[in-house]
Amino acid sequence: MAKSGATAVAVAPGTGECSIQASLGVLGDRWTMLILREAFRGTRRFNDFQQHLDIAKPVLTERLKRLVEHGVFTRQLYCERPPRHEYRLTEMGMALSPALVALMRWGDRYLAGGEAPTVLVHDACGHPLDQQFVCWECQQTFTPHEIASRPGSQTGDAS
Amino acid sequence: MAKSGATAVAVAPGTGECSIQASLGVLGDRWTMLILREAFRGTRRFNDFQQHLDIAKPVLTERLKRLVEHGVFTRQLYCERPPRHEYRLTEMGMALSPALVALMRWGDRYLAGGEAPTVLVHDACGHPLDQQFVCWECQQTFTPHEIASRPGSQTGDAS
DNA sequence: CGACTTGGTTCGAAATACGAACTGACCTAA
DNA sequence: TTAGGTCAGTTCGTATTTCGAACCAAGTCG
Repeated sequence: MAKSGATAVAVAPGTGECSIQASLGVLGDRWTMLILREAFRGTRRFNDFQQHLDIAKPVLTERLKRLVEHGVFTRQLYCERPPRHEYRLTEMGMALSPALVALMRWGDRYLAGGEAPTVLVHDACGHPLDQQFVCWECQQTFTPHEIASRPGSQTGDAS
Repeated sequence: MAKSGATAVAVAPGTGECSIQASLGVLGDRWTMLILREAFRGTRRFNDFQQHLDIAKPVLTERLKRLVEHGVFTRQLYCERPPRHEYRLTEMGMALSPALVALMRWGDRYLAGGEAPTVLVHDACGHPLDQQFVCWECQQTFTPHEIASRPGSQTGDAS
């Protein structure tokens, strides 16, 4: 299929598990990604998550616990006298930013009619950023259409 | 917050809707992203989706319909005599590839222990690709830590 | 002491997702 | 021509999630 209609992007067919599936096992319910977005926005405390998201408390409790177990958040005591905890993104959690950014940009473009409610900028210069695929060998960026996939054990040149 | 602990990534706080939320309104249930992944893999037919994903048919029916309504897929007749339809990604659907790729890479790194079940490569040269934030002004790539956000109507330099 | 805040847990009710079985249009082979 | 098979669903009853409201407990403030 290659560079023509190349839709090959994701996963080894029946060979085995897929990392997208694995990721969605952790993040794939109605609330988790929104909790993550809140966290990227700076929210750390239970109550703030609960109020900003308008999420039911039992659901929030369970999601946070699960994310802590998976290593996306840490639950840290930040105040001893009245014991207070806060949920902070770990490096693993921070590493989700490309995914969140991609979703946000897609929403901007296709669901908000190009009107971005929030613009992400390169902190150093203040100019809007872009998200690209880059090939370090070729020293260039390229589009989704120029992606091929190479599964560990078969061609994956599906269809 | 700037380039230090910069977690500012996502959205205008209480100002209004958020594109991540909007995106998740379309993609945010347990199956939709997996359907998308299948589509990127080349799957187009109802039965193939159903069998590859092992998804309940009523759920698949509903998801596909919803995705067609939102413009992510088109439902095209590809065979007249036995009337057969296929679901193809639109440009809007194809534009989700950065999000899927980001999820996949995150899963590779943190859930599969660095063992990527599928490797994405630059089709032109066959070398593994990377996904980066790029600033066209500075002509350089940078990390999530160097992102700031600029909401339409307030600073958004949260936390 | 009593009200208030934070960070939860418990509970039953409601919404949603689910799988199994069915439908119906069409093809194919005997 | 009739039995069997495929494809693309729909119907239906059950299982799981999710929800909201109330409760709990530790600590703090007045």
